[in-house]
Amino acid sequence: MLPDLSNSVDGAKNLLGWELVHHTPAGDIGGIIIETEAYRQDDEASHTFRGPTKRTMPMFDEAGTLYMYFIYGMHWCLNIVTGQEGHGEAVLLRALKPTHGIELMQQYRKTTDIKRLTNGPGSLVQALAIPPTYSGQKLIHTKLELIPPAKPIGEIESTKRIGIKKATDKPWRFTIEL
DNA sequence: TTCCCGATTGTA
DNA sequence: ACAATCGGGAAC
Repeated sequence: MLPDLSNSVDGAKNLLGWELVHHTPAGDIGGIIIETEAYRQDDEASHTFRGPTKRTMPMFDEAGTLYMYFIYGMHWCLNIVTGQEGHGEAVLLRALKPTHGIELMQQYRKTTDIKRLTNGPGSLVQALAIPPTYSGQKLIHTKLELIPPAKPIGEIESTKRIGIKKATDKPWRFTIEL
């Protein structure tokens, strides 16, 4: 089961409250999605703004595909592709609230501080041990699983996106309190 | 082929 | 507040 991923802005909101779980040989690791950002093709801040490249090809694939990219020479970030095939758009997962496999996260993140396990896009990828080889694959074909919210989520806050220099006026960062 | 910089994080 | 660190993309 997947949330509505018909476009990136709605998808970014709809993904909040869903639980992302990675089923690994060492155990299940996961958490509830509490922060996302939307990127569209007609958006200067998006990797797809100037058309497809070898790296960004997965973003043009169908909704439910995964897109991972390497940033600042050391971090991997995970996106869930949205929209029709041929449209380059996706949702960046920025933070989770840990629910499963906290001991494994502490090991992979090399910290016991719960607040710092999955508090950024690079951190959550490291905590869940999500391999870059997932990029380009369909989420349902990987060991990742999305579980619908158990109870209704609270109010969604909409703010400016983090760490970008272009299209900074777009309020496409979405967060919830749990 | 070269150069520049980024959808960040950890440490001081 | 700031250094660490390197692949991709655009330009030459």
